[in-house]
Amino acid sequence: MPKIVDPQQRRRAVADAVHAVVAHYGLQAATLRNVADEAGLAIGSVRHYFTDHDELMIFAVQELGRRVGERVWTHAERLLTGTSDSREERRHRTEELLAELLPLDDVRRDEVVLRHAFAVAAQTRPTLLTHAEAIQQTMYDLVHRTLRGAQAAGGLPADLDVELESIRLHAVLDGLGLQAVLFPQRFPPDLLSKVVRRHLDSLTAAA
Amino acid sequence: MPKIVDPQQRRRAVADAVHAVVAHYGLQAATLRNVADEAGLAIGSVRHYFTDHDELMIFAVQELGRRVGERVWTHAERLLTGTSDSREERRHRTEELLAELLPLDDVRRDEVVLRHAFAVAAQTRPTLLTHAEAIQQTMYDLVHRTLRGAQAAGGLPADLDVELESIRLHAVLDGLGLQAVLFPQRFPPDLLSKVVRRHLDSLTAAA
DNA sequence: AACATTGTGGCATGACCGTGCTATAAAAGC
DNA sequence: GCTTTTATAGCACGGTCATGCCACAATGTT
Repeated sequence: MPKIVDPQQRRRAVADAVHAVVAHYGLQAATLRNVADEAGLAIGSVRHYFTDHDELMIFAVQELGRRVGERVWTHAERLLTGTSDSREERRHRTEELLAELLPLDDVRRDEVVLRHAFAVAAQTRPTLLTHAEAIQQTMYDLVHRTLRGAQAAGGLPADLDVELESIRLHAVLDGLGLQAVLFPQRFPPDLLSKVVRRHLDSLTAAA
Repeated sequence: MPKIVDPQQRRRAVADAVHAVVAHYGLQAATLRNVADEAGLAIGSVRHYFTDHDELMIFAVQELGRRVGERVWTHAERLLTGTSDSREERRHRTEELLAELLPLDDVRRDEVVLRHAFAVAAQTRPTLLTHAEAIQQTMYDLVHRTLRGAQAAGGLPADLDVELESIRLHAVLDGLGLQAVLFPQRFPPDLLSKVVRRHLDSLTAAA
């Protein structure tokens, strides 16, 4: 039954399958056969929407970036536009926003796993590098805008080097995520939140 | 010409080849053929020292951990045993010690790449998990002992939660390393050092 | 000198991979 | 109704992989 299919939707469904396979079995398992099985399609069907395996991988990375960005920016807008909130309210929303980048539930855990899998792969695969870079840029931008907004709202010292602090906070979130997906039992969600709160505290205190 | 070979040395030489291949071309390129070529041996020779591919990979991870640990602990002893140094001297040595975990030159860059490559692989390969965990533990221990020592020497506030701060600093170093190997041009060595100095400053200041 | 051990090299096999190519069927356009 | 397009499905090929198995050479042992 062809022709009742939205090609874009199909491509995204296949990207879903790629994400599932990579998150569960690793990037090396993201073969056309495994992806097709995961998507409930035949190899030929998958190949109808992607010219070759490389394009499939690139699209999967782009799609990952799109989803992370989408979810994160909707959260971000709520924080960055609301200007008449109390300090406690802002602080709480800031924590929630940054928590979007941590593996605090299954959805975010898979995203962290995928981010790191693609980031490592991009180191030796030029075709992926640009798109992996875009995801990191999205993360940095989120952190940067968050800190910039907090500074503008008076929640952070005026002489704080926001660019440097954004790099540092981004590193904390990324490094924490990597540890947490490797050793979930040693880094439970509340510990991750605690580390982030501690970091934010140190920012508000120091100059 | 057999029998004039030290098996342990040979195994380490092969592990060297694995490291070189993984650092340059990624983990998926660490096939017996590529590794044998890199080591200047025939496949059969490599197989004489490793029963199968899995054992080769496990040994390569162990060897990576051994080397990182070795280099790092020799640095660490110099810092942790010297007790009669000035505060500036201690601070400088602390920065140097933590810098061992950052990709500040080619040797350390390769180590960071390898750490992340194996860490990501371990997420979906149970046989590697234990050994990847050991490397992370080594890193954490180093950071922990460093902070503990600094606290004992009066360089850090006495009420500082050293365990929590070790996790946070470890995350900074790990996340920073990942960014730096992905985008070397955007994270030059002096920027990495600057971030670490900033982090240490914030530790000495805040309670 | 005879034998066992260790190191080196390679052949053959079965599995899996991406991909070129073809076949068939359902929908769309005429 | 006929052709064209789109979707699905699969076969077959060449390539690469780890690995089982064997051949052979150099050393050590007796």
